[in-house]
Amino acid sequence: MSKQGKPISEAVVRRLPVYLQVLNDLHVRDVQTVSSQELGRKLDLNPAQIRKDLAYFGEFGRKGVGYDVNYLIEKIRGILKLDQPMKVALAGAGNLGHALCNYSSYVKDNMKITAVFDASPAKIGKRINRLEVLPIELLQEKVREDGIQIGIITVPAAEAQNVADRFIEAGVTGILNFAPVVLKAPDKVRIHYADFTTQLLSLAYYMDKDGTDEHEQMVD
Amino acid sequence: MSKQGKPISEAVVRRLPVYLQVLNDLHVRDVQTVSSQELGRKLDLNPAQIRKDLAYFGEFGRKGVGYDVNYLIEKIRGILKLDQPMKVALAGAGNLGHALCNYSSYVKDNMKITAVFDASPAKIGKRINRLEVLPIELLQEKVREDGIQIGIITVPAAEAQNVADRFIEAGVTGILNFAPVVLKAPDKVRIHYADFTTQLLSLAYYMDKDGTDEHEQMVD
DNA sequence: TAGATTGTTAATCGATTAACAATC
DNA sequence: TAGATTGTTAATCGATTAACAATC
Repeated sequence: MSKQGKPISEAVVRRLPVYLQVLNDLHVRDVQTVSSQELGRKLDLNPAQIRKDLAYFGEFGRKGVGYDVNYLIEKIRGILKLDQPMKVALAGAGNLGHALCNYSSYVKDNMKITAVFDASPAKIGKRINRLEVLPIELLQEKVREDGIQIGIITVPAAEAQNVADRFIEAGVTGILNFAPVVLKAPDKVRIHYADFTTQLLSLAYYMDKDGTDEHEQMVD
Repeated sequence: MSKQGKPISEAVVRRLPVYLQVLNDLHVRDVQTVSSQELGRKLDLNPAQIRKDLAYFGEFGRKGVGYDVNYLIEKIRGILKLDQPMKVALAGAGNLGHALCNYSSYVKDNMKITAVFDASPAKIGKRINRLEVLPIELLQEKVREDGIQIGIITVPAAEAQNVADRFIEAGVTGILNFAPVVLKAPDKVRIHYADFTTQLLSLAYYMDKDGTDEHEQMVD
């Protein structure tokens, strides 16, 4: 919700983590203050859009000066609720699952993967980062027990809906889905799609292969 | 470009691979024909939008009947240029890089990872799926030699821009970037972002933690 | 024929950008 | 003060949805 009580558009929320990326980088480089113009350059975004996005949540800048980097980081972290710890579970201990588990930078964002599940007997009992891989049948029980809020799905496409149903039944309100399928879920559960094949295939559209223009006509 | 010669919006192109996902599933289940209404249900999209999206490229349906599943698959594959082989290189042989290399379903989409690069001496020379990991210094040479069109970046954030510059110098026209940074690139190079932390952090915005409504006021 | 569903135009809705008064 | 930059309103642009004639 914005300060005027209007709901915030998805486009705005999607941009906030990217703002945070750039601001964190400025912070590391000890930059104190940044203008919307400078941010726009770094983000490849219109400065007016950045000002408007931020203004939904409050007045974070100083006219004639710009935005205080650290203050803005704290504000955006607050908006995204990254100042509160959040529990995450992962289903699918394959290559991708491993990659996500080992990704450490969640920590500063208060995100913690506290459970990993898999269906394959070969994987159950193995450890990923001190975390024992549990059988998928225990998912609902464990998610309820731990109060897990977000489920990450890295199982094969054919099992994704089943796993999603388990997560939803156990009460998660957010799902990050890496499987190349559209999931069915009640409105109260938010689903973000992170399947990279979709990204890769749409990239293909913009390539002009070997330089041949497919609209070019042969002339003789 | 649409049949009227107008450029196609990014939103439309992003949806096409998802259409393909659902259509492939229908094909596997031997469904011959599907209506925009049925597709809309499966995709969680407005049927009018699906009809409009497809109509940019031609008249693929039959009034009163719907769309022939196989025919539509072929058409969309053609639009996305998946009927022509496309060469892909990957930089960053970490966990995520491994996961992407092992992902086999590119094959049917004519996508082939033909080179893998890494900066770490410990990884150079190792093999991933019969593919030898090459030193990052050889990137430009190899990409030119093989005529690689797309670069996938799975290196740490700090090195992502450098790797992108190498890819661009070597002539790729598409980059799929998994590093959590905004890349600078000339307009002719298309960049798609696949960083999942962004997706995860924006998901946090929609969670209401432990059920407490942050707008609720204490009353005594 | 009657029913269904497309392709397309018009209407609506939403998001981005420009412009500028307020003010640091 | 003069210069810079915000926050916000108005203008523009683009994308989604509704409606319906055409037609299988």
